[in-house]
Amino acid sequence: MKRFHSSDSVSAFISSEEDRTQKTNEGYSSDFQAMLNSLEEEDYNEETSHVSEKKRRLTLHQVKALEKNFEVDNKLEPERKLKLAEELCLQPRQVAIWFQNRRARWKTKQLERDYSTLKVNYEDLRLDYSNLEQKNEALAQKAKELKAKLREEKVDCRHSVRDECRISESDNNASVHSQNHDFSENKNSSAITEDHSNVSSSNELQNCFHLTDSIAIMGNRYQGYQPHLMKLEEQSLFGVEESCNFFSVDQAPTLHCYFPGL
DNA sequence: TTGTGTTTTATTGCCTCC
DNA sequence: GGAGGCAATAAAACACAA
Repeated sequence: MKRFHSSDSVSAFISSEEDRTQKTNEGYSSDFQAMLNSLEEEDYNEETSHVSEKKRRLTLHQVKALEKNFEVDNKLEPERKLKLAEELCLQPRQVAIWFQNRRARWKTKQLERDYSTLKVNYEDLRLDYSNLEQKNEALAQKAKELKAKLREEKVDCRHSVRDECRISESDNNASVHSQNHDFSENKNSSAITEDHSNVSSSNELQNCFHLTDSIAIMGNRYQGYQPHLMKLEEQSLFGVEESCNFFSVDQAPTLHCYFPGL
């Protein structure tokens, strides 16, 4: 038996059959007769039972009223359901089903909205993280350079001390008082030089640590890093090697050197 | 006009609550 | 145990490109 899915196709079929019978003066085709039978059957069923009632779209007015009620509250109490059904000339069950389907649609949309929000947040965080990684790499490079510079300066200082000692030994004829005086002066000057180089390098390191501390504060949301655990005063405990490792990109920063129990 | 994808209305089965 | 909610699904209605 042929099925008719919409009223449009039914009416189109009826008019074509009417045309055909008028032109040919013949009786209805078997298809058309089947359709009439099925429509009669449907009418009979509608009268006898509401279950097989044909699916009908709600009018614009009905939908608007239902939407308005849904905005007020998306759950439907029995009294409101009966009232709405009466107002809109619908079965209470239809109103309940409409609310149920509307809640499902709302939930789907909400999930889509949540997904979009999360996606945007994720992209922002990824960008932040990438920037921090770049800064971290730059700082690690700077720390390495400072470490190399510090080593060079230490080696220079040792050489200059040895040279001064040789000069003092070759000057044996000079008076003991004078020898002692010169030696102490040389010693002091080399010590001052070494101290000075240390001060300048440690100042740079200090600035470096200060910068990285700020970045660590920004970055702690990624790694749960607690900047308050690391005071600036304590940074002098770092060896140069340790400071380089601390900012290494490949190696995650740890606080084991301070808190072995961690 | 027709095929196809989307939306809307309705059903079914399961679960929870009172 | 009945009422109501929800997820999954069916099926009708609709939109639209070819």
